[in-house]
Amino acid sequence: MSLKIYNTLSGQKEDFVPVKENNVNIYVCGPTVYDYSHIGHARSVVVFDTVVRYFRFIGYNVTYVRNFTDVDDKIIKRANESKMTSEEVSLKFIDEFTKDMTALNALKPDYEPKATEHINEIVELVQDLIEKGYAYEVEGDVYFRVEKFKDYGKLSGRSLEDMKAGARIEIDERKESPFDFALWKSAKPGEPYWETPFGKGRPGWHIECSAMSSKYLGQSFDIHGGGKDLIFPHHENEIAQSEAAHGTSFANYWMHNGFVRIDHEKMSKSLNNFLTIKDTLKSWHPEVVRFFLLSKHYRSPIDFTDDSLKEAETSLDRIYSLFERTGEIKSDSKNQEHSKFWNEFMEAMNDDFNTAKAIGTIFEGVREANRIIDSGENLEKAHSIADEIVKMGNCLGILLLSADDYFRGKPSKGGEKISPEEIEALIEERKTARKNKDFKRADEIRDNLAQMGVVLEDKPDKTIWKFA
RNA sequence: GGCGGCAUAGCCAAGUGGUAAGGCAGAGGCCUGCAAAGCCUUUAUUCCUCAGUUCGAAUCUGAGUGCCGCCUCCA
Repeated sequence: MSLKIYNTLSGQKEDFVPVKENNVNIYVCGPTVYDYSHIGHARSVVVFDTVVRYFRFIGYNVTYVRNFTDVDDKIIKRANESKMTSEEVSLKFIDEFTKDMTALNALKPDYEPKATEHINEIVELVQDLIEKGYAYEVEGDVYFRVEKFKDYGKLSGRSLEDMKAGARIEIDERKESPFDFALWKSAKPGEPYWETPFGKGRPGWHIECSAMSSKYLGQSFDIHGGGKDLIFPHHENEIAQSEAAHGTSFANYWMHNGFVRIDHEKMSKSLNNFLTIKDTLKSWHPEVVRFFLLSKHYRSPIDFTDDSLKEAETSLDRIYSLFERTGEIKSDSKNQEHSKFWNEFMEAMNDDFNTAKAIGTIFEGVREANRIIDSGENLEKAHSIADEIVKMGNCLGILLLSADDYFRGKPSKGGEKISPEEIEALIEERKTARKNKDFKRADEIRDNLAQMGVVLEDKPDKTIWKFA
């Protein structure tokens, strides 16, 4: 069963063949750290986290790199506004980003390089490009000579001719072509800078990824990922820089995730229609957010609405409710035969990480397990399906908790706070009332708890509670 | 202006040539003191429209309509 990946470079699904057998080297563009991260950033991270988890799950040795762009116009602007240094701004938001991603169960990449810690590598790469005639200096700036790189446009499917026809790009007289882009920018007063052979300055945006990916993964590696908005110009430029300098093909597979939308529009800082991860997690359990993000194929846009989050929550509740029924979940494999659900799940994931379909098969498993439990026969089978569902969930970075921890860890939607001890006491009181057929009091207790967002479920032998 | 993507039930969403997964919501039933949870049954003769190719199309081709994105920073 081969793994297929949709490659932006070819515009089709291709069988995945690694550079080195059993190994995957993957580089994903991380954030520019000048503000809190929003759900759009979360999608990219969760999608590629799931890709990495899956590769590891099926036995690949993965080296996963995700950078931090920590020197940039926006960071400088932010620093000036808040009377902090650029470094303070970037460190603060790297910290916030890390907290958000940890909350979302995103694995830490093997390397998280920062641009500012790779200035030497960047300068060397720029010099190399100058020597090879692919770059030129103008008054302390260094530009990439786009016309000289014949494959320019191969990723985004555009040609320089097309671009000239349509674009109204601001003409910079100093550049040979309007599409030449900055590899190095000279420092203006008050901006952070490094001393280099081309003067005081800082790296352009694209060059860091070329320099850092080759340092950690080699000049040719397997997968390069990021949001669709990075295809042009960022990834196009990375290809140009890297392939011009190294003379080898850069990344073999390019994967791009679709946007998160609000009111049918791309969520973005500039449209000011974004929701931070931090705020979202105040209302929704992290696994719910993750489930939501994985409920649609990663290349399609996904609309963020309260209703769809609510739906994700209801769906996830359904899965965890099964675990409540099967009791303590043991996820140690006992080397059993895999169920048909398992095989369908793997097929879905092998087909360009079709998490939406994969989740569908999880639910088929949930129904089957519930059916078996209701029939009262072969509970062992129900248990083993539940165990498999846990493993499938773990591939997706969800179902990592016990049912109790999940249900009781959900952000409370009821206004009042009530302690587990108080809830237990009320359940005791209700139990007595029910025994005495005092259903009025029993229902009153249940209704009161419901008001506070606590749901009771009477089981044959006990009553369990959870947050709605 | 250039380039690209999407359109499947009330809603969300798989399916890319062989006769419509899954979830939510709705209806009926079982279970329950009543609920909740769960299970069963049920909910698209049909996949934006119109042509075409084919024994056969939601799936391929062409035209049209609508929505979105990239071309400036963006996950």
